[in-house]
Amino acid sequence: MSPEPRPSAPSLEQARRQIRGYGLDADPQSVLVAVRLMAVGARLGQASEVHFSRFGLSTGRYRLLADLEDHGGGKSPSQLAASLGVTRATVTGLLDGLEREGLVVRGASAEDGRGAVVSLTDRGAQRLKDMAAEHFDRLQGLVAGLSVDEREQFLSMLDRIDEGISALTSD
Amino acid sequence: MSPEPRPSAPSLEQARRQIRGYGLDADPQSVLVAVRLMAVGARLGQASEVHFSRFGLSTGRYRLLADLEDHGGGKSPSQLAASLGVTRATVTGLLDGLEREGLVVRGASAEDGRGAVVSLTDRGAQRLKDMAAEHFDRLQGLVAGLSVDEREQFLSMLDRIDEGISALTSD
DNA sequence: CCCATATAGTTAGCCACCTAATTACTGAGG
DNA sequence: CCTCAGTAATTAGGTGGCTAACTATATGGG
Repeated sequence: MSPEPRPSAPSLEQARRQIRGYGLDADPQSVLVAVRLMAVGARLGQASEVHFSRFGLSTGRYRLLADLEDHGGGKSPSQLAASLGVTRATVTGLLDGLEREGLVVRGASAEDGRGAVVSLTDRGAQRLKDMAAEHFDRLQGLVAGLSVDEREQFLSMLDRIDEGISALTSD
Repeated sequence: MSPEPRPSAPSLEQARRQIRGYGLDADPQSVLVAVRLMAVGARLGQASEVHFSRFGLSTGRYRLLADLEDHGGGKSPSQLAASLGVTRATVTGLLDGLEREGLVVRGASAEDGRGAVVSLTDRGAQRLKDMAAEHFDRLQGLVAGLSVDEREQFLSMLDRIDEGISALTSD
């Protein structure tokens, strides 16, 4: 069963009501933007899983494969964790799945007895190639509602919001 | 162990290289916007979990509590699933946790022998009240890098991207 | 040379999301 | 009536995140 269609977007009125209800003086517009962003982000994440599942992948597995290909050679699980922004434990899990599917191989490191080297298999490279056209096409569709200028602005705002994320996690 | 600091943001150059590598003619800027949005969305989701965990909640559990309070009375799990945009199975899991913590109670429905009615307990309402000031403050911090006008624009663009999400899931 | 500490990778266990299957009840047609 | 399709909620099992703890190897100081 799929998630229910689309939850009605939160309104400015709702935000105002909540803030007033607690006797606070927060800016309803700011709160609304934050809440909508989180909602859209969550929906996008789920849509992304649907998208990648067409190719027998998940978002995490795709990102790992793409990172490997972009890097152009073998990479250690630690390096992968760093460039994907996830923990090493998560990389272990992703690799387990990818190796089971034969998209990736784990080898021992030559220099470090503790280390491993992960490489794309031919099958893995082929998989990326097979999905490329449709993948990029759909990505373009995602932002097709924005003009070229708007996309430029959007990128800039996104960067500033990225910095603002620390407001949620600081202390 | 935390996820590694911050993966370097994908660049326009990277997008161009990938597209060229597959011999496609996609617009690198569009692809970049889509990829960055997904990356920021994912980071925001993780930050949100950190934020809510301060109050002994998760994003999902908070949204459920807030929805109940906003609704002003009891609500069935099905209604909750619809307004949160998740499956009923997910609601069952969230309720299990919330009920264990005493923030919510499940009662039998008067009209429908199959149905349940979920209500906020005093403890649940108090929890929301306790966290309100800090919560809204941090939400404001998230979008503090944007001017009032930019926030207005951002909301509009976000809506259009929300519509574009179907490009990922259609068919 | 050896031990202490640090690092690489994995494992185990938690949470939220999903799908699919199960159980219990409703309500409409024969 | 009574059966049978539909709906409410839960359960079971999978995945990807996380943290914490464990194993194995590296490395630097006495």
